[in-house]
Amino acid sequence: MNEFDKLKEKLKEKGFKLTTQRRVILDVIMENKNKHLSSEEIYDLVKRKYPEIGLATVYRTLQLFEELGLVYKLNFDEGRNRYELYQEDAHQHHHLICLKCGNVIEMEGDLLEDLEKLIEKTKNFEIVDHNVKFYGYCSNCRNKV
Amino acid sequence: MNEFDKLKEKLKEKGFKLTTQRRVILDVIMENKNKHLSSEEIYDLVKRKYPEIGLATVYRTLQLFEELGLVYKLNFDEGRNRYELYQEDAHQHHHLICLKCGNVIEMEGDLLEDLEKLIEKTKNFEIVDHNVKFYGYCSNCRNKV
DNA sequence: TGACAATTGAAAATGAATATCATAAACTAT
DNA sequence: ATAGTTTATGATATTCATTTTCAATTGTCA
Ligand SMILES: [Zn+2]
Ligand SMILES: [Zn+2]
Ligand SMILES: [Zn+2]
Ligand SMILES: [Zn+2]
Repeated sequence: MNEFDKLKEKLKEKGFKLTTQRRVILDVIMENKNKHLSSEEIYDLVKRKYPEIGLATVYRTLQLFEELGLVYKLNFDEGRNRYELYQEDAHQHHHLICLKCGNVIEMEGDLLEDLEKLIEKTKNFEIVDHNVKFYGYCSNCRNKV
Repeated sequence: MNEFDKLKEKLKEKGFKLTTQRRVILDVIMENKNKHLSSEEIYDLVKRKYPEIGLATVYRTLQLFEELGLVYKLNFDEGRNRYELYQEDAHQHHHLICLKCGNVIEMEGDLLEDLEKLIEKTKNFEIVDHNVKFYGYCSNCRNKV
């Protein structure tokens, strides 16, 4: 099943409608799988394909997509949200944020199983998700003086 | 060395001044070591001791304290920042956020050494800090129907 | 003490995100 | 396809945390 069928199905399931705007927004997010686009950036890209769209619609749709589990909301401490496509296979990755150039690098793999098990046990806390960011200096910036 | 000496020293080091406002703000943060206060909450508490203080001063000071490494900025996805005292010994803790009641529980211990080593090696990324949040259901909420 | 730079408080400004509301578009059952 | 119902949209106004501005104040140090 492709992303659009997933969208259609999830919308129907909850009584939401499949609109052109929602289709185009998903389209843009899918075309930028490896990026971490902000709401404004998505708005700008969507406007190229659908110039009549309003900014509020983009915000509303991203929020809806997050609730539907289609996208993942990211926060890199910039005072704005970013989004990436939720991919079952590739979702388990962490973000490495360079303090010098600001680049965001992905570290694939989850590697938190042991820690999560320990937390569930010692805190009796049922973990359903996590958010992990590492701050430091990327290979590029390390090599410069 | 206590926190105030640390403040004094770090300020002097960078040519900043030791003001009453800064002293009172640090005071409030120290009196709430285990809490995760927002800027507004800190403002309200500070006003009790120093009613003339302005909100902007609190914001400016918290930003300064973060730069000086005296406090740690936290983000629990509420659209506002929170702060906690930076404690050398106790800083290595993660936050468990309950999706039902919103409570934030601390999980002491770092337990990311292996993962960080792996990242430094495979990505040639020098890690200086990290930010880890776990979302789920706290023991209280698990036991309710 | 006096000079000078840093700091402050009040108010205005910013900017991301949300709410409002009249119009438009999608779905449903005929 | 059509009418009827409901959700969605776009433009705009609004909210709210945070930042900026700027004149007046305060801390530091010789
Ligand atoms: Zn870099
Ligand atoms: Zn990513
Ligand atoms: Zn709870
Ligand atoms: Zn904490």
